[in-house]
Amino acid sequence: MLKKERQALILREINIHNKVILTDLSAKLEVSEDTVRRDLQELAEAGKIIKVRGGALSKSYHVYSYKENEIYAYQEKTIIARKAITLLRDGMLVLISGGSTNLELARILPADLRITFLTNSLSTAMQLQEHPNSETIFLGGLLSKTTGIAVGGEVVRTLHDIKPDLCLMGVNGIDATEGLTENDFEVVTIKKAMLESSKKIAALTIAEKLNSVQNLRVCKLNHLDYLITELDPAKEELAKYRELGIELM
Amino acid sequence: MLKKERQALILREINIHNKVILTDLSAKLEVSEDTVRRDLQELAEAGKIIKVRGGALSKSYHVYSYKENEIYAYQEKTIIARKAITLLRDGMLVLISGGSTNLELARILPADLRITFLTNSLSTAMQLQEHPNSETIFLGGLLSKTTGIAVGGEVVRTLHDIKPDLCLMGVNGIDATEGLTENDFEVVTIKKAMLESSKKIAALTIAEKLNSVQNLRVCKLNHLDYLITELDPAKEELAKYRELGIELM
DNA sequence: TGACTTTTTGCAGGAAATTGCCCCAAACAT
DNA sequence: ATGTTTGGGGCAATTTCCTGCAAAAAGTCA
Repeated sequence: MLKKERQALILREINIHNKVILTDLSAKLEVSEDTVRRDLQELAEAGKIIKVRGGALSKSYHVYSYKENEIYAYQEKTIIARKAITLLRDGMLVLISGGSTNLELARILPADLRITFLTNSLSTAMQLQEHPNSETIFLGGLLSKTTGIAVGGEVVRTLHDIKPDLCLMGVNGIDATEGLTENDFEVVTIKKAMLESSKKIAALTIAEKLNSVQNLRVCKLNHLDYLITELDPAKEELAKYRELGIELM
Repeated sequence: MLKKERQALILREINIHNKVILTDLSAKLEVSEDTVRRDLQELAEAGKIIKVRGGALSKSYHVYSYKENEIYAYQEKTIIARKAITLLRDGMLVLISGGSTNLELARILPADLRITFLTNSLSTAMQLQEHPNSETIFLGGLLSKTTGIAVGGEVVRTLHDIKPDLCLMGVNGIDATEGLTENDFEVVTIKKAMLESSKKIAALTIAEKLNSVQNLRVCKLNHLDYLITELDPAKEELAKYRELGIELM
């Protein structure tokens, strides 16, 4: 048994059961407890699991390839996701774009919420599938290799016939005067269509992206209803966004 | 034994088992461990495998949680997938349904093929995204929680406007007199639409499912062009399928 | 063909990684 | 408080890796 292989098995075990017992693993994998202990240590150092006395815990529940240690600013995004969830009500039709913040939201979604989600992101859809009480509709189309989201006219066309209650939109660049900006033309097209069809728009972004500008504009900020960051809404640096009439969270 | 030949064998081994042990290979190929080590090194430098201490792992090993030992009849499905791949040609438009056999096909797809895939299966789409030279179009719709595929009228409608060169269809039940059968009504609807739109149909199934019948019929077998199993096409138990004019592979 | 170059292979010896074991301290349970 | 379980550091045996080297094999060119 190769070391990497063993560690992969441990990770899988943790992702399925949310926890592992050191002695169980030792028996199952037929290696000494010391070896398992060292494996758990390494995995914990890599941020993939949480080491506890006698075993280890999953950092999260999800089943798919989403590796939280690879997600930049994981902590902040969890805070944002939690705030965004307060906007959700049973029975809503919610449009949700791609991006790691929305993926995190899908992951920590309370089990009792009954939402119908619309998404064009493969990984978000995959994560939403894990939710017991929500339905997911995938907006199909040509999949962009770099982003894993469906793009193109078919997505836009479908959005024309739908009126979601809320759109949870990930953000690339956001600036008080330049508005929401992106660097991929296809993504801009999709986001514009999302904006037009949705009754309410919430922009989700880590504070680091505030006052940053990309090449292509999605919209001016007056289209936004909510701006959700990990910061306290009363913070000074958010003042100019409040002045634009956006509700801060 | 030529060097290239040896490396090809190693690659094949890795693609089948997802891992190789250096010492095993040395014994199997009857060359020194150093030679195998150098081979693995070269393959790793070429980005084809991942070298680890004591052996090597398949690249797709830690791409999302594709668990080969959780797939029933994994070996057989790999054989079927390999046969099905021989039907593919650059530039084709190929409709591919869900199921573990098709997932396996997506996983071992040769890197140089340039195919445009159409699929309504989340996991198949996810795996196809890993392929460097193929495009994937996702047929959007309501996602079925149990199967992870998009179902409903929207998928059927989209299929109406598309004429794929080939449909690779996973099979639930197949029987010479009863035809293709399924146990989920939504899936039947989708599969019927797939059959109608495609120029050629290939049914992929492990031999174990031959002569089994489910509650709902998809079609009679005269709609099929190819039947792909892990068995030698000359085998006796396939005779009655050949008599129906299906090309066996 | 024959001399020469390049590639491939196997081997030796030392370095590095992995593993299991031991002992003792820390954490936990009763 | 006392006994039990778990964790950590050190150590040794084993395995794997790396480097350099030389012989064998394959390729090259006159």
